[in-house]
Amino acid sequence: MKWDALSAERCSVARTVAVIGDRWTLMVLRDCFLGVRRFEDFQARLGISRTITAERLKHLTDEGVLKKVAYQDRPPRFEYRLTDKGLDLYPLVMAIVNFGDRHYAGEAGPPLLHRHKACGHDFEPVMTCSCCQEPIKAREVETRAGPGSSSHPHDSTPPHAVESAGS
Amino acid sequence: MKWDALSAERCSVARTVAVIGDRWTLMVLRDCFLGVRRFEDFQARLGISRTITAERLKHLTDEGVLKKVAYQDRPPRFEYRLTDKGLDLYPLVMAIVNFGDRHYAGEAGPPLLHRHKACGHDFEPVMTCSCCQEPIKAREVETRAGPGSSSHPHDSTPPHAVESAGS
DNA sequence: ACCATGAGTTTATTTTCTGGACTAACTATG
DNA sequence: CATAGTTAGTCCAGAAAATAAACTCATGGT
Repeated sequence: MKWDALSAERCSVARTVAVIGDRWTLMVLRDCFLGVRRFEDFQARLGISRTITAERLKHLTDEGVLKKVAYQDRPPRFEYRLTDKGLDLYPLVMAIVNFGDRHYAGEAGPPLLHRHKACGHDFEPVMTCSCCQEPIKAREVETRAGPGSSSHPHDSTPPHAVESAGS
Repeated sequence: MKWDALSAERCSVARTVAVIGDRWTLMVLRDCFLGVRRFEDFQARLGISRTITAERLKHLTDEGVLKKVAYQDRPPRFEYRLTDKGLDLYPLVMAIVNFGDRHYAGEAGPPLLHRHKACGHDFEPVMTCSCCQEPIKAREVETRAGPGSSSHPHDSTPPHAVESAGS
């Protein structure tokens, strides 16, 4: 299967992964949320070849996650900024950060702390239910086919349930 | 830069991305949370070559995200199950699903619905503050160096703030 | 004139992925 | 007993994609 075959699937994971499912794209997004905006800065911080930096920025721009904004005219120079769609990736990026903090932080603790301005405290992101506001655990969720499910009669029927790991 | 150079970085994103930052790994995880457990099932659902299916499952197992559990002895057969560490990826997977549902669902709506057993309703995941329980927006967060920050005096200083997209 | 900066392209090499065949250890069927 | 089927892989050669390093282009400074 190819890259773009993914975006043709009905699955929301597949479609999202077709956009952000790549090491460098995810690293670029991390930097975006840290305030990095210019090509040379991404380039320097990522430590990868310019080709890839350029390609990933272009891809994210084409997908409407980033937009180019001119910050000078002569010579024309642009910076990359998150669009509203891009800002919607914040929970995803924070979920990645949080997993890393939990499982890969050294004894010293996490490399970055996040302060919630509204309440003034450092926090961890907690995924909660939009309906009852309680934290959600994987086994408390039942998944079933939704309205956008059918159309082609092949693949992607959810096999049965989640119930995983009896450790 | 190479795959494994990433896991050597101090950044939590980099370390997590070194484990899950790959299209197929993410698709494998999606299936895990949908209850898929056997090699042949992953293989059939993903539609990729067996080599890669095998390699990704092995990688996730090595990383402690999945574990092999025997479900019969003669011949010995195993299934792949999420470990506790693997279950910690649920918010990440749901964040991906949610982004896809928001931005790539057709007019019909999302392909899958998720019901929170505790409250009995379909929900969307909402990222909230572990401290004040309020939903978190990217611009309401201030990031600064944490305890696990220093050690090598190069890269990864958070540039300044988040404040992105003035749309 | 010469060097520096910012934002990329071009080219050649390296790595990864595919598709198919093959192995292995059994079980079921005729 | 011979043959076919199931499950979980491995091996290999060619095709496709990712990557590093060098180069381009426009302009500004001295």
